[in-house]
Amino acid sequence: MATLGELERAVMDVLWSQNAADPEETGLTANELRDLLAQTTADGADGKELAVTTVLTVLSRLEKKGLVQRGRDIRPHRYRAVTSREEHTVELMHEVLGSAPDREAVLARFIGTVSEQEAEALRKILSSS
Amino acid sequence: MATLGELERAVMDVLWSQNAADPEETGLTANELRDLLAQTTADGADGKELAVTTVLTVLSRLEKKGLVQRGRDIRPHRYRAVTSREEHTVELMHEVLGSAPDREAVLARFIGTVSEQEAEALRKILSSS
DNA sequence: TTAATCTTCTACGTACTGTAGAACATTTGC
DNA sequence: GCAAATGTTCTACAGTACGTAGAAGATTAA
Repeated sequence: MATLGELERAVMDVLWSQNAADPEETGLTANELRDLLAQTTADGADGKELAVTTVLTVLSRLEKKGLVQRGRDIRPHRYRAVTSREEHTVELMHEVLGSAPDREAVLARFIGTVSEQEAEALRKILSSS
Repeated sequence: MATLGELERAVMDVLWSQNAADPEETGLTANELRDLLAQTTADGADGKELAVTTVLTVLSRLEKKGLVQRGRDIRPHRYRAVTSREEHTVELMHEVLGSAPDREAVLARFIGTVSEQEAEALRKILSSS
């Protein structure tokens, strides 16, 4: 499975948030990303700045994995997520689901474990399709 | 995420099948497992036998991950899966789902991507709960 | 009590991830 | 047009996970 490392995930989270905030956005530069990452440090308070090269390496790897697209024509390059976080999550869920022989059995159990509120939302969606 | 390697996954698949076939089963020994693995080699035809120690190492790791339980009192030890494949898959799906901030948005999209047959099954399940 | 069987310890190669310096390329200010 | 600033690519290394299994230690059976 295309599982992400901690930093890779953090980078994707920033890019996804950016995309959600402004879908027309061209993307972020490595430097902008580094600064945003410093503010968003997961584990609490501090904002340790990574080296830009670190961010760039991670971005390259994410690009290779098909999760990030980079604008090569302009300089500095701008990076953005290829899909939305939701799309990506759905893909992963399908990947997981597909790894079981009996998909329907899994789905049945899965439904049994979501909150009533979510179940209600699902009913609504399903009845309108 | 608790992602499994190829061999680890193959071992779990054997254990899960075993459990599904006979839930009362005490489990398999490392040797039995090795033989079953040889028959079930994923990539096609051949059945290369692994060293038993290899299987044991993998089993230990799976035990540490909480996926496998071993009977230590009897000898040879017998190993079995802690949860069913379906349960495990559901857990993974939740893990994936939980990684997104807007769960409902993901669920909505997810529903949009399952087959009509599965959607129908879901409707049925949801209406009876 | 030795031989057979089983388990644990230790180890190594490969791959992935976090991390970043060094070297190379491009843009910009003068 | 060129030097300084800024940006990108290459290379590298440490840590961890996994596949793989030998060597050594423990237990059972003959």
